[in-house]
Amino acid sequence: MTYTVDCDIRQSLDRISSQMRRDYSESLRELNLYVGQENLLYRLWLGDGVTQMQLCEHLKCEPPTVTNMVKSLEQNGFIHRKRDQDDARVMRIFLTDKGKELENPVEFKWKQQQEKLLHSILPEERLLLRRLLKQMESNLL
Amino acid sequence: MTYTVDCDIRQSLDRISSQMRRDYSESLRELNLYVGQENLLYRLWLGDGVTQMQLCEHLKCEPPTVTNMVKSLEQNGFIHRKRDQDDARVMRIFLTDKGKELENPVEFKWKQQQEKLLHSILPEERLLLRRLLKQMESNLL
DNA sequence: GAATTATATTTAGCTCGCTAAATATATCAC
DNA sequence: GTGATATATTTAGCGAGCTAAATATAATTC
Repeated sequence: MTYTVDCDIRQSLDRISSQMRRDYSESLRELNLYVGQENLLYRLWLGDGVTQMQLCEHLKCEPPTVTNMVKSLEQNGFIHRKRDQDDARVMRIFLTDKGKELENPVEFKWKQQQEKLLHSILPEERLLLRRLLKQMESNLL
Repeated sequence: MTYTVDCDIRQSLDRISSQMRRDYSESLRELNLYVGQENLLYRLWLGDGVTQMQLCEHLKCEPPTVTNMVKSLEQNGFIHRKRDQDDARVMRIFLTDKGKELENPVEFKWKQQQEKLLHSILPEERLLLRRLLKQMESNLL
């Protein structure tokens, strides 16, 4: 039985993604963060006070996942939650000073990992790669 | 604060990979398989009787992960385990008839998902994409 | 305004990967 | 051959995502 060449693309993506997760996980532990939490914080660095539903939307994950991330980040003192005054169903999420301080170190680690990932890939290839990935993303919707 | 363009590439990869997992998971449930198990079976379709360490190597995962996958696949009757005659430490993994029968349906689902993922991406772009992904894979090692 | 429906979040429990430590067997040094 | 070391697998327990069901509040309908 022969598997098509294209099959490699799916498996390659899988391997890259899990290897990145492993690397990144180790690196973020130094900042007392778990993988994924930095993406939630990133949304808050753009502007905090957002609801959990907005975080779901941004992170493209399910509400229970956000609940758990928020709980963990709150326990570690990076964020705090406040019930909305007008609608008691929604929680609004705010950065603490400790959370704000993570912005630069996280950005540094991001750049570090990107550089590792894209090492020896030329700028024009990176552009093309971005386009193809965007295309694949929209194919999956 | 501005994040570099390249950052999109990492995040894009992440989103694609997790979206694929979600799609694929649903699709494999119809065959009574969990995501990841099909990769183990694929190795066995190439030739069974391999050890768990060889599966680790092939799947690029840790021994406990293989233990769990093997346990689950055995409980569902897709494989069976046999202790090696010469070295009592190693377990050799064999396909059952039920496991062999999955080869074609899984290949079908693979092709289906690849086609969805790569839809509207031209053959020459696919080739380039493969090359770039391989490059990124080796960058991470 | 009471009952239904809709929305935001949480809880419970699952898969699947991981690490650290345990176990069981082989191999090597002497 | 006994003790130390190496290898293959398993166990225990954690993180991070998921779904299904529960809860709590708002909005709508009559």
